[in-house]
Amino acid sequence: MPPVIVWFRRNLRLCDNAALIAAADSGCPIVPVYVLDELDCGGASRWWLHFSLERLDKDLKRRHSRLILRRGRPERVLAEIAASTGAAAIYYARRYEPLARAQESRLGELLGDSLDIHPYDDYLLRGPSAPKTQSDTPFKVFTPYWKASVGLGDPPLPSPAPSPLQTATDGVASLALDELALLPTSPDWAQGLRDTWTPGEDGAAARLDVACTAVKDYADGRDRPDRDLTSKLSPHLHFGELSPRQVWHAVKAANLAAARSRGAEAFLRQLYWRDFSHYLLFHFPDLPEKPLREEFEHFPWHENAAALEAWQCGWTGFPIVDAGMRQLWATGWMHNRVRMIVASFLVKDLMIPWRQGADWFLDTLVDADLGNNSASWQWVAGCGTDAAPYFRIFNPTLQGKKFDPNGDYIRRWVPELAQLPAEAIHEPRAAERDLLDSAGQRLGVDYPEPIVNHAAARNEALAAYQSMRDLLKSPAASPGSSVG
DNA sequence: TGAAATGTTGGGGCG
DNA sequence: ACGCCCCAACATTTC
Repeated sequence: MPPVIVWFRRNLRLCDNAALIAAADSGCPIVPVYVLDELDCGGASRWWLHFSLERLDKDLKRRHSRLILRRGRPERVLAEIAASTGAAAIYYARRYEPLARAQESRLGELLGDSLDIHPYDDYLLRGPSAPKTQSDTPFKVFTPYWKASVGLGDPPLPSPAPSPLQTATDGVASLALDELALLPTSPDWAQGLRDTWTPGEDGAAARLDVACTAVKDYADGRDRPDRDLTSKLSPHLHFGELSPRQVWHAVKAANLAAARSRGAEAFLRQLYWRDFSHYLLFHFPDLPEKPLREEFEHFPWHENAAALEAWQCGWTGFPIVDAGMRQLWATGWMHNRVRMIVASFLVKDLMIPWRQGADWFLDTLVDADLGNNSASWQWVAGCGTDAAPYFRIFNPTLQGKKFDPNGDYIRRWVPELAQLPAEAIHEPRAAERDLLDSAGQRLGVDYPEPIVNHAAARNEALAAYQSMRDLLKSPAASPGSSVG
């Protein structure tokens, strides 16, 4: 019986894996393959990918198989493996990034005549096609999208890993994991990542258990970076070490077992934000590059390399911003509330183009994800279809006081401010000099002065927004609006 | 899934 | 007792 190829992509798991299960159900022996391509994979993501692949390979070895690792253009690599193994079919899970979709269509062109190709929508609660509005157009606003999605009922229950797993990997060439060169070497900046995360299907399952116990406090606590109530499932979901269906049903079950709370609903709504982001990316492939609101093509952004670097390094003089950016650098992750604060600061206080922030996030986040990242940055920048209005400008000091009231999150990530009391820590410059002295703190030396005056920056951003709108109204500038 | 400016109200001090 | 003012607290509007 000829083997079939299971092309692993963003579904690095054995449980509830539609492509793997269908391949096993075919009755043919399986060749499990991962092909490293260079699609939108930043440094932190590559670190994660290394260990996720290692884990998947171990799990396959426990089932007397292994993961075939290759590198190159997937359609060519898969064609070569199909030829050398005599495979009759390829099973894989779709991705929704433009370049990944192009990859899939090239695969179809190259092999569609000689092999059976079985793609699965397995990355989201729903496929990216449904739901649609009554006029059969994609939703552009989250809430009606969410209501229509919830109206479709619960997603399917997860399925267990195929057992036994019949595979055929003898004699199939594979690279060693180290040959993929996914880990940082000089310097090795990954210590904080190693301390924080356990990539792989087992780690994902453990994290899901923890998240379920925290769900009851999620509605009220998820905005508090000083607490640990968010699930931290994002990188596991990104690499498909568990499916959103597994998360959905585990959270629902936990909510039934405990006293019912608003927490589960708030949590599951967030899971649908993930679906919505990929749905938007699928229907609007320009999402990573272009503002969905065209008028923002004319926004007067400021190029400012020094300010961008201060932001990246966590050296802006706004404690909550610096804490977030340092948490990101150290651990490859940042609390969601703080992501909104630092993003608002970059886009509105510094008026730096949102794509420069998006690029930094893609390189430094372990959960870097083109759909989520693009949709979220456009949301913050005010140029998405369902975005926060541009004039909704966060005051980083007030946000800090509101969501990190005791300053514990700041103390954790900005140690030079750790001695300051809660009243002073969000605004070190306003602290009395003797308070700073007794904390061993020299403003402008140990910790920077604020790189902008927030009140002035806010007014400048509002004026820039107004100028963009005026430009659109004036006849001289309007020809662009009639283009395509 | 804001913040600041502006408007309104009502209690209390005071002449 | 009464009106006036102050201002905190809350509500509304605007950016």
